Formats: sequence, C-alpha cells, structure tokens
Amino acid sequence: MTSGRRIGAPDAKNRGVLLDAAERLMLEEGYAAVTSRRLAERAGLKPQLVHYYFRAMDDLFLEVFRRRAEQGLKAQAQALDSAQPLWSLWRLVTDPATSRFMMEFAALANHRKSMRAEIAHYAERFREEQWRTLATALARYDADPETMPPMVWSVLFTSLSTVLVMEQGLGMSLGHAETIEVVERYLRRLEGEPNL
Amino acid sequence: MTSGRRIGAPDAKNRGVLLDAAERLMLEEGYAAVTSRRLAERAGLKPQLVHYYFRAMDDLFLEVFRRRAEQGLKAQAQALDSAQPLWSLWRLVTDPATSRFMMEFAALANHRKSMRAEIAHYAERFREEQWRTLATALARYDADPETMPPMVWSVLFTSLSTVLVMEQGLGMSLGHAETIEVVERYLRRLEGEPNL
DNA sequence: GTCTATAATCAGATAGAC
DNA sequence: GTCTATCTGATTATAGAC
Repeated sequence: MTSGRRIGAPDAKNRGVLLDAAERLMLEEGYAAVTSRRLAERAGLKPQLVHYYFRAMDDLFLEVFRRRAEQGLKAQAQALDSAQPLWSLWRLVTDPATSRFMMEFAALANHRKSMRAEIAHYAERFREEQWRTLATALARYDADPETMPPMVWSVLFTSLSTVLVMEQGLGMSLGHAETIEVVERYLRRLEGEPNL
Repeated sequence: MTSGRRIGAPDAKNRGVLLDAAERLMLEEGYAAVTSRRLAERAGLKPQLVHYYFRAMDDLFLEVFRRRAEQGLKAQAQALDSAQPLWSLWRLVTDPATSRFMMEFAALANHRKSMRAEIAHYAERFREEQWRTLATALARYDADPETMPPMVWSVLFTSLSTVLVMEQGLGMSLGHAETIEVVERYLRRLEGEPNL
C-alpha cells in the first residue's frame, strides 16, 4: 500500500535549476504559464523531472514563494536600517519585481487555497516590520502620528507601489507621475533630499 | 476553404447564461477556473456550447470584461454625480466586487496579450472620469490642488481599495482599520459627515 | 539517488448532425 | 439556427528502469 513514488533530494542541483526557472517564468509570463512542460523546457530538462522533485505543482509554487519572500524580508530589513528609512523603503517597494511577485502570488492564491495562509503570513511579516521601523523613524522626524500613523504609511506604500506596477504592466501611466511627485515631496519634507 | 464552423447568435439565451456563469465563476475561483468544461457545468450546459458561442476563450473573457466595465462606468458616473462625490466614490471603490474584478482581469492580461489593451483602455476611462469630477468637487471645497491634485486622489482611491480587497481575500487585515480611518477622517474634513 | 516510459485526465477547438 | 460527436494536444502524476 506504500506508494512507489519517490521525491528527489532537496539539495539536488536540478531542483535548484527548476526553482530558478519557475521564478523567472512566473514573473515573465504569469503563474499560469508555469506548467511542468514549459518549465522543463526553460530549464533544459524533461517534464517528468518536475514531478520527481516536487510532489505536486503546489509544492513547487510554495517553495518559489518562500525562497523569494525570505530574500525580500532581508532586503527590507537592510533598507529600513539605513539613514533614510522612508526613502529606502520607497525605493524598495517601487522596484517592479517586488510588486509583480506579490501580485502574481495573490492571484495564484485565489484558486490554490493551499497558498493562501502562507502568503498572508509573509505579507503580515513584511508589514509588521515596516511598521516597527517606520514608528521610530517618524517619531524622530516629529511627524504627527495622528495624521498619518506608521501603520498607515506602510499600507499606503504597499498599495501605491502595487497598483502603479500593475498599471504599468498594462501599459498605463495616467496619473502616475503626479502621484509619485506628491509622495516624494512628502518624503523630502520629512527626510530631506535622498542621498544616493 | 471556408470554415465549417459557425458561431451562435449574439442574443441567444444560452449565450447570456454562459456570460453570467463565467463572471460568477471568475469572481469566486479566479480566471484560471474558467474552462469550457467547468463553465458549462456551472451553466448546466454542454462544454461544446462554450465553443459554439465563443470562437475562442479569449472572446468570452473579453465580453465578460466589457459588459461589466460598461456597467461599472455607469455606476461610477452616478456616484460622482451625487452631492458628496468623494464619499460616493470611496463607497464604490471599496466595494470588494469592483476591485476583485479589476485585479482578476489585470492578472489575466499578464498572459493573454489580447486583453491588455482593452483593460488599459477602460482603466483609463475610469480614471479620466474620476479626475474630471474630483477636480470640480475639490475646487468647491477649496482643497489645495498642489498638496493633492485630483488625479492623485483618483490613483490613491484605486490603489487603497485594490490592495485592501486583495489582502482581505488572503484573510489579512493588519493596518486596514487604521488606514480606512485616516481616509474617512480626511473625507469628513472636506465633505462633512456622509449622508446615508 | 536520478531519471524515463506511460497512464489518466482535462483542455480547446471543429466538422457535421439535427 | 442550435447543438453534439469527436479529434488533437497539453497537463498532472506515478510506477518502475537505470
């Protein structure tokens, strides 16, 4: 009754190759393009190998997500640790790859329930960390926490970058420049001109 | 050389049934769940009928999108025409169905290039219209157009509602209440207490 | 431990029957 | 004008060969 199917070692070379290829494929063509065949083709491997290294496609997606989310948390910690946390964070979240990644997985979560909890978990960790650092930074700048609490800053940054990137992806830009202008003017007032 | 395949009349009853079912299925389970088979099952019809009424799945998606987008434009025009355009617009965009719909199609556009231009076109019409109405409304309230131009209002509303809905879909709510609080405090200052 | 041959299922599409 | 029988190809997954 025990299944004859076995799964490849977690540190096998080709497993990493597949994860890398899956990530690129997903960013370039959307999660729906990540099928065992197209992925294998990209990676220069046989389609069956995908199923050898990952019990189900969900496991593949989950691991692509975790890997990159952990990287993202590190990058964010570094950004928030700088002398100009607001500018650093703004630069980080407006990097298209960051938002594209999160959006793609949020869409994926719509019909892969197995991913929902995982994505929500990381999204909360990102926000939590942003919130803590912004709280100290904003206090330093004497920004009124009533008008714009640190938590709201965090939500606002995330929201703006997500939608700007999404719309850019559609080839749309109406209102983008003006919005970025308003945000950056605000940042300048609080944190001065960006260094670098 | 002429194809033997024919396409059903645009006003046939079952065609409408399919469009309605496709829209519901898409909102509930994501666009990837809309296949000819699952759609037909939902609609209580045979899978082949999907291909009879729509030359390709893209045509189906396109029509679902157009129908609802046109409805949305009407609803928005109505909202913006009210005595409290800011409140009305805020209520409209924070309706989960609105954002869910746009997000789902934005994700779809990632790997169905045929949809990109169409979605961008409508998104711009929405923004354009919001902008024009907000410009008059904000002028009436003596809001400083330098601090927050009407166009930026429009981008901000869209961004916030999109991401709040997206995160809610993941079961996440960290920072949501505080953000809504800040927005509504601002609206109250400009437009007074919401009537109704 | 790594990979392949192959099964089982499901998807999109079309020619032709009523 | 409406629908169905059916083809072609893709996709996930597994048992078993090296």
